[in-house]
Amino acid sequence: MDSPARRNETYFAFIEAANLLQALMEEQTKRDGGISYLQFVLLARLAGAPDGRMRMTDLADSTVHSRSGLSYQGRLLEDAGLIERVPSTDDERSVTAVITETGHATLERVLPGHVEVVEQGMFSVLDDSQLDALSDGLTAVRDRLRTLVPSAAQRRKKRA
Amino acid sequence: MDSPARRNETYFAFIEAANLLQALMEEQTKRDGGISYLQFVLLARLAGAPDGRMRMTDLADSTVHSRSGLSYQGRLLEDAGLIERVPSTDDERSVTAVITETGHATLERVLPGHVEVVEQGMFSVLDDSQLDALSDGLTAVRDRLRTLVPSAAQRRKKRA
DNA sequence: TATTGTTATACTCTATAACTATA
DNA sequence: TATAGTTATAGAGTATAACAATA
Repeated sequence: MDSPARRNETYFAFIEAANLLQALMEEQTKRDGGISYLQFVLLARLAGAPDGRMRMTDLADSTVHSRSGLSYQGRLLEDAGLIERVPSTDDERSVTAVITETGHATLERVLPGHVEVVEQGMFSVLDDSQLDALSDGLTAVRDRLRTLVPSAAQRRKKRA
Repeated sequence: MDSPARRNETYFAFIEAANLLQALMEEQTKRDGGISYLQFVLLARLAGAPDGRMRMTDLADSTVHSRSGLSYQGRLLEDAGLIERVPSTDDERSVTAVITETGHATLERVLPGHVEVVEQGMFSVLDDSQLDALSDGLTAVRDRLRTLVPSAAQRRKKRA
């Protein structure tokens, strides 16, 4: 196959695979934990941070969200008892999000099924060399895209 | 790197790359044509179909949407003059969407920049062998995911 | 009876701007 | 002055169910 057609096909496969995976994830996190995929990601990030806590802004920058969008999600997660928002000790302007016991429990209820979906949906059809190749390619593309899309923090700066 | 860590890294790279690419696409289609990425995809599908026409249901099934969601998008596109919706001749229950001259013009205004974004964001960092490997891997994953996610038509059947 | 499509409705999510408070 | 966060508000998108019309 010549290169332009190959690129076109690869692009479409990428977009469709991403949409399908997203749909699977939404279904799974909703079913196993009653939370959206985004909320699962936020919980997972908090759980992975030291002491299960992170500043709201850092949490926003690590996803693609505006701060108002994160405030909204933060309120939902807090109302559900999955996180708490407490004033930061070092900078009183800041709010620190902390994952609760309930949050940990929910995460642990969702995680096994999540791993299973990724395994079944992505990796079960790839052998080791394909996995390596896919990993290399996706990492290179992601790094490139990072240089093209400003982070939430950069977007704020730019507007100011 | 051992395999579980490799998989985890690959999964995250995939999700992040997809999110970043989506953000770039939304920005580009909005800027060049005043339409959302989904609307661009719908227009492109219509333009690629024989006579630039397709049944609403088939259009819905080729994306991930419910029919009500497509009705909504169809109305937006029709209000913008980019498509027309006409009764189907062979089956009077059906509605056929047809891309208009304005729709073609909009598509042609968006397409070059779109190709450019894909080229710059994805392919400029891959050599030929990486492209082949990425294509193979993504195609395999997409095909696998297709078997796991029911189409819009299947979802309708299941509920009935 | 089943299928196609639309619409009413309600819900989720997002972004902008205005605001408060602290650095 | 700049930064952190919230909130009001408005807009875009989605899904379900009820509906009308045709197969």
